[in-house]
Amino acid sequence: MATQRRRNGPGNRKANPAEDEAVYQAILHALLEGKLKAGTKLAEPPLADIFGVSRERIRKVLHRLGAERRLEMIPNRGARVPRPTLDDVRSVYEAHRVLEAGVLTQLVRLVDDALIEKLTAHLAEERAAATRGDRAASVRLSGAFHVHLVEALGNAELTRFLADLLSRSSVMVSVYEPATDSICAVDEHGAIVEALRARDVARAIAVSREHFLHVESRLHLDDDAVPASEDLAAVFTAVKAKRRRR
Amino acid sequence: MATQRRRNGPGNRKANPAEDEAVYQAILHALLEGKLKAGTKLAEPPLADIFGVSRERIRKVLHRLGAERRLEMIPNRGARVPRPTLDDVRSVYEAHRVLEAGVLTQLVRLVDDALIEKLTAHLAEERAAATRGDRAASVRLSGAFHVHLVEALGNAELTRFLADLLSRSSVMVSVYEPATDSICAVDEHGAIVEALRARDVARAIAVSREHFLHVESRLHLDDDAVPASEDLAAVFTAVKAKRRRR
DNA sequence: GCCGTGCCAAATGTGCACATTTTTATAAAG
DNA sequence: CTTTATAAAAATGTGCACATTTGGCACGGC
Repeated sequence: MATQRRRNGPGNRKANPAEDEAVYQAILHALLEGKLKAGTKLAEPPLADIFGVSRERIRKVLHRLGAERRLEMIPNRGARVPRPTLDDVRSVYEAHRVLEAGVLTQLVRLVDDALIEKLTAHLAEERAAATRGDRAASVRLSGAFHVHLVEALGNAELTRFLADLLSRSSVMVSVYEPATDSICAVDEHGAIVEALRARDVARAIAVSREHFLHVESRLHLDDDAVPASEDLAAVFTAVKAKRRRR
Repeated sequence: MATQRRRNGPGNRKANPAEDEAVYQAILHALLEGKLKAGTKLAEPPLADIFGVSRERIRKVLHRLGAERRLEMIPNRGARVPRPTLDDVRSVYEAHRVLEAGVLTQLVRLVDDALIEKLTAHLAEERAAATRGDRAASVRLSGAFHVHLVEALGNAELTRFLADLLSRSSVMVSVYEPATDSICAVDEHGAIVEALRARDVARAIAVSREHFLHVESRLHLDDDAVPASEDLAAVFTAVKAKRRRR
């Protein structure tokens, strides 16, 4: 049977912003979940076929993702999943490290029992995931810890910047495998909370810094691999199915 | 005489990425220079007429600026220059303050004579501009100081984030007038350099923090004003002329 | 006098038909 | 067999013709 899906018949000019959003979210999630490997070419015609929408719609979404620097757009040559260099990855981790130093500096000024309690609860979750060996949850919760820290400041700009950094590093997981076992990270996170409770800025920053350097040191290049996803249809049907299941 | 410029005749299908970039830069510069006031509607047909390009080209640029959050895009209602709330402005300044705390923390680790010398030279420039009463130069150099600080780290992600924050706050100048006289800022900048030279993290951060709180406290709402630029053609011909003059 | 209703002009959104460019396949030459 | 040149095929870029939606304005009723 043909892999072709329902396609909009000619003359379908109805405005449908939800459809844009659906395609955007689908591709974005595929990127964030690492389904789309670095270097993969995202051509317009096959994507239009897969999602059953016009090529212009795909085109618009691709360019939007390009403007957000989530895809690499090359004139006349289309969109590709970016293949970050090792320096790029270090740059993202370093940025996160520097940002968190600032966050912690500000956070010790307004830390209260409620925040400590919330963070402690999160640590329990992390430990639970680690002890039951749920690696996917561990990675997710490990990132969420830092999100909680910055969200405690209640600053939309900072929160967005961190989300941006995390989304970028998640793409990099497919190329540079970071910290396969993040069990140790739980203790380091705990040490940060402990320093916060004691209002000890210097220690909080020092622990955080060590934490990131620890993660960075585990980065390694598995160069030859770079598989560059082949079957786009399979990738996106999986993503769409997962999203529909919720 | 008609205000209409040369318009692309029918059948002009030549690929011209430079034209996209020219329109993008023109609108971006108009935004950054504060020529486009908050709340101004940017409709596609008049812009196409002004720049002498097709409406699709304008459309693409507008959506790109929207994806970068420099313009506010409302479905079916076009693009507007965003009208930030006072909280938005505070959020940007606070983000800058938190970021700089992190930058300074990292910077004391790798500060050397060359850096101190460079910053000192910059301070001299700032003072010169202040003493000769060049307000435009003072504002520009005042922002440049913080750019120099973050650039000293050599991290592309952090540099980009700061540039983003500064570009956003420059738009806000048209609504919330910050620090009409930034002369005092020079001394505060000098104090930061002094703390850096002494490798005193705590003092550097404290001075930086006071500096930002100082600027923030001067923000005030001149609500009724909001003129919302009327004559788009005049705005952009001025921008284009200035850019051509260089 | 003021608010709701229905038209009309203007602006935005979208598919489509090409032009242009890139990539791939094929063939010929060294 | 490798390399280069050429042509065909595929993919991207762009203007255009509409459809749809929004905003303004006059008209009429309360």
